[in-house]
Amino acid sequence: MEFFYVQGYEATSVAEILKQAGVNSGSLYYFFESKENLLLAVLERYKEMLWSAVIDPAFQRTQDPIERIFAVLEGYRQGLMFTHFTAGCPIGNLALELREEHQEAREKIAENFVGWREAIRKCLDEAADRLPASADREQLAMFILTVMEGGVMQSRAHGSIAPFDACVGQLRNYFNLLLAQRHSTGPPLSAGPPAQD
Amino acid sequence: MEFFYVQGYEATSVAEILKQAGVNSGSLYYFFESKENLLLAVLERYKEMLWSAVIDPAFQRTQDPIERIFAVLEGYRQGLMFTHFTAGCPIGNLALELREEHQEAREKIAENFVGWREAIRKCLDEAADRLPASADREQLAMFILTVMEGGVMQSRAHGSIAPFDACVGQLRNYFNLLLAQRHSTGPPLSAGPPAQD
DNA sequence: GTCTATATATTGATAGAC
DNA sequence: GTCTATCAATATATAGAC
Repeated sequence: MEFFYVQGYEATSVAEILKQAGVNSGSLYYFFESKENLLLAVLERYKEMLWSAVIDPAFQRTQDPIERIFAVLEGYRQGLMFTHFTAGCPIGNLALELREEHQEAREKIAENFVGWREAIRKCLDEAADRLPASADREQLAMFILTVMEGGVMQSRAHGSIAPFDACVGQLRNYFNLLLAQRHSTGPPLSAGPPAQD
Repeated sequence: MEFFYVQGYEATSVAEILKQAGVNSGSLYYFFESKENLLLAVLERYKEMLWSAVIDPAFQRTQDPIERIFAVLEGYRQGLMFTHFTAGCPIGNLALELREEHQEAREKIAENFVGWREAIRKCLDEAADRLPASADREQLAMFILTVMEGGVMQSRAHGSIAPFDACVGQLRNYFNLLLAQRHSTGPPLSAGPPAQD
């Protein structure tokens, strides 16, 4: 789990895993058919750990549903800071590394994302009466995951927390506008692009 | 370039590259010191190709600076559709695959991101008078890159264009709110989180 | 500049004793 | 269930003829 997170799947050799675990190859292959099979188990474990490791710690820090979303993002910020911008999101890393040839792994990655989004959507649903009636909370949850993953990518690429903070800041601004829009007396805004010149 | 894009760096062997190029290893190593050196050349090439391959085609389709931003995003949408959600952004892929051990590559990746953001920022600067005075256009450009990369990741992970469209739709909504805010007569919105209960 | 041939190390995985 | 020993394939890279 650690190696796949820090080095990636392809860049991690079975030999490294064995050495770190202090076991021999016979033991590993007694439990796992292959390296890819081990990856599937790791991804399954991430699914199981989502609430205990990611969601619950954030939700405990705050009660307000909207602030809980930003508390989850703050968790990823802590991870970036702690690892000096080397870590990020293990699922996002694998999502971009693994392609068609690892079909099962990609399915489990998608399931991880779905779980994350569902947690965020619970928050949005709780705050539904503060959001504009037109807000698509499913899409909004997708957007939040996207901003997190993209922000983490930029912070890792630049070795700085600034990109992540910039992205979360813009997301915060978006939410402030959405929450204000709810109480606005003006007409709803058009959702499409303006007419071309 | 193609292999690193489609398969990733670690998953691509030098032997594959040689076969596809129709040359032998002596030729490759005559020009490039190592596989990593070839990667650096590829990343340099991406920097050179940014405007001709990504920005200019989008800018030609439309004149309005804001719409030009969404035209760039539309280009990535086309890429996703054309490759059946397998491709995405070659820089983003490498950004998450390569870690500390490829320091030079990571610098070139960051340079690629900077170039992309500068193109977007040019658009935002052109549209400065339509945006709120308080809008940080540098951060906004970072946000747009982040949404693109995150949206591409989600669409690849789910094998569907829906996530990308959802993210771009939310970004569009954000812009509509920003553009409307510019003309609003109300007080500026607070940028920070609301007080905790 | 490109070729062939090859070096050396490491890859994921297996067999079979214990 | 864990061990040792080892497989066959592949990895990146090099040497030296042409």
